[in-house]
Amino acid sequence: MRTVVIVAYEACQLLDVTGPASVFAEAAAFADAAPYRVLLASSAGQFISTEGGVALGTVTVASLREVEVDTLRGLLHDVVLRDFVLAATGRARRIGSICTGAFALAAWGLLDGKRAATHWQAADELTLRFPAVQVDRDALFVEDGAVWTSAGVSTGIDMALALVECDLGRDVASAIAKRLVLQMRRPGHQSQFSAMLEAQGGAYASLVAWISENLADDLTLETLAARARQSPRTFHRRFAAETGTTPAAFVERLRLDRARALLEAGQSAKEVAGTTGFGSLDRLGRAFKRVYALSPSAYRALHGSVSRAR
DNA sequence: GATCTCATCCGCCATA
DNA sequence: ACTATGGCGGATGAGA
Repeated sequence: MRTVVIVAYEACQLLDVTGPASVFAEAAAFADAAPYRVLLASSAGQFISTEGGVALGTVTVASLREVEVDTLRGLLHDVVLRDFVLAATGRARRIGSICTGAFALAAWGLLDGKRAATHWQAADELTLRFPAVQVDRDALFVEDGAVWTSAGVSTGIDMALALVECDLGRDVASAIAKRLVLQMRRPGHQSQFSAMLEAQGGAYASLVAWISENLADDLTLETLAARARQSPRTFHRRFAAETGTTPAAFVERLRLDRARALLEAGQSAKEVAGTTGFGSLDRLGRAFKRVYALSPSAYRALHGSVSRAR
């Protein structure tokens, strides 16, 4: 049995803790012996309250000194935690952070020279404060050696699933995702782009949702403007002001995002070209190479059927 | 690889 | 006078 320690702190995000915890707990339903023991810990122990007001019971990190720690998931901010984490990293097989937990790992030097993910709202600050960290601002989660970092909230679940996949295989991870009623598992390098837009809300939120559900349709500037009941010129201007991207560039990015996910799921490049609205293999290939510097089929060979980041 | 064609972007400006 | 709108057309770059 492997022990997973999730370190929480006062006023942390409830889902950041419970999402990954549920993933590890569910693994018991699909393996012969319970594969994980999940421990919630904090520097002081006892109850800590989360942002939503729900309290979590935790043990003190001090009580874990003797425990064989396999995986350490951190959400951290104080000296007791720092000492614990630094002492534990040598022993643990891997360590991870969720959301802005990456700041703690970075501050303690665990991310120096490594690639890392954090919440998109915090990406700039992380780069600024810790230049030695290579921030991947688009990734949902990133694995670099023994260190895993994720963008936060729901992506913590995606990362936990990837960890389970490493340990117990793809089938178990998929079964857990199904049981948790996750629509689809998201690989680490899928961008936070759509999540970001949803979070932003804004005047074009519903249009954006429609676009992402109808990527194969005709999505020219003219069509979108008509759908938004605005003249092409006004639509272009307002959309750019609102989202920071022009309509065509936005659509392409969404299509490439989807293409990437489908290629990872094992779909053929030709199929992907159809379902993502590129139409021809040629067009998909050009756009794909322009942005990712890699042909779709080469990308599929590299990342297909593997849900880990690069 | 060269060349044509077309969509997009965006500054400009008349207009509501 | 000030602002938002929307048509026009040139530059750009992608697709054919």
